Amino acid sequence: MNSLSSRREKTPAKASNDEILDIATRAFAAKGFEGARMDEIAKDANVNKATLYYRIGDKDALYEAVLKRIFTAKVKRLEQMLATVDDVEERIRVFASILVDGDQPQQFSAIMLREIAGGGDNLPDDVLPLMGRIVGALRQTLEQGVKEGRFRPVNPFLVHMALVGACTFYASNGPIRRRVAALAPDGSALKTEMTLPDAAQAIADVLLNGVRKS
Amino acid sequence: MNSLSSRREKTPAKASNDEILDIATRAFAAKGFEGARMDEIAKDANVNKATLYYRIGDKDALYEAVLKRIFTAKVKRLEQMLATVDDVEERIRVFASILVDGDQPQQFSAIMLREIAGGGDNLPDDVLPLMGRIVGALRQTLEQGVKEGRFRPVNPFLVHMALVGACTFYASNGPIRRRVAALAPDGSALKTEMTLPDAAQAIADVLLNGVRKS
DNA sequence: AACTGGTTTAACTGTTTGGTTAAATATATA
DNA sequence: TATATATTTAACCAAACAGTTAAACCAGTT
Repeated sequence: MNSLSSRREKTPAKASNDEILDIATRAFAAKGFEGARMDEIAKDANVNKATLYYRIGDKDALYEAVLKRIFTAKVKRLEQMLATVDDVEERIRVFASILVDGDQPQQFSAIMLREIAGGGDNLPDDVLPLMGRIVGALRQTLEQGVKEGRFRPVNPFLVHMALVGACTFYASNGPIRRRVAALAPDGSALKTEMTLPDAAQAIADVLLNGVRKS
Repeated sequence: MNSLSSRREKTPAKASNDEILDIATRAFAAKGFEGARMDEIAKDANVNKATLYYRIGDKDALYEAVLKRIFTAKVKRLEQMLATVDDVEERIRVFASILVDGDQPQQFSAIMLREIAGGGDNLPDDVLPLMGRIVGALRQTLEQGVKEGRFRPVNPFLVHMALVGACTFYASNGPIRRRVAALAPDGSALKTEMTLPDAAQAIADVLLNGVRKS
């Protein structure tokens, strides 16, 4: 709505490297590594394909740049939170909400789900430490809760899988859920549209009930 | 080890249609719809590509056949269980274990995760009712538990997402977990190798604690 | 043995794909 | 302004891909 040329359908002017990564992230999330097309990413970014290669590199390099960026952002938010929120239950709740927030939460979720499904076939080594820090953030919180006598002793990694699995799964399930819902009778829980933050909170609540010492 | 020609690396003799579907399932699970190659599937099945097309059809038809088969099998097992297990808590537990059992549980999980990630882009309409019946199976159990006064009233679909998300996520996370674990210090929970059924039980337990009326 | 209908196959096709090249253009420096 | 350097581009390429074709093959039937 600013200048005339500001925004039509896609990016109108030649995209910056950061905008290229935005567009590539969208493509990889929607279609996966194999399904995403370099030509299409270049076109959407209003950049010649050779420029894309000159600036960023080949498909692997582009994918690596995308993954590093989204995981770094996620880790940063999680660790900032860890430093400011003290209560262990609140930390779990905030952890869940951070998992599904950010610019395009479905994109992070979709990429995560695809990488898990593929056994990390395209996962660059550089993102492994970032994933480790995400796991570590939750583990630390769970251990603290146990030490404070508020959580039952649980396998932290298992809770991690449950929380991350449930949240990312939920974050991306919209389109399929709606198609299934169209076949279901009225009043089905499938037809309830829940916001992502609300769903994350509800999932965190159920899991907290599960780990809380009674 | 039986006859000389029984089994070398892959399928030695020309594969039956059912064996073709086995091989295609493996391919789609490992590489996704876009990543799987018709040439490779035909070769692995020891069948000419034209025969694959003659017998089954194009890539979409093959994918549809694969999805129908694995979802039908899963629904069948779930509904058989529903008819024989009465206790609602036990039903949830068995539900979780059925999610991760069968011939190749990782394959079902991987395909599920990929479809969720892609918004069901390649998901044929015919499998939607099957997914609906999976959701329905758990919903019915949860509602029964509420009616019996044993479960808190919860959004059944949300619990469904948590259970299916956590179990399928866990079922496929092995390769990545091991890579991350290699960077973690000794004694990390990441290094604990848990069998799939055990993990499913643990996840079901945590969720059950979450929905149980105290 | 000759015919018939289903089945398999090697070879092929047209297109899409990731990636490159060499020339053109913009930018900075002297 | 002349020169060097960085960036962009249209055109191109070889490989990979899903899908087809026409001929060969095989099983049964007469």
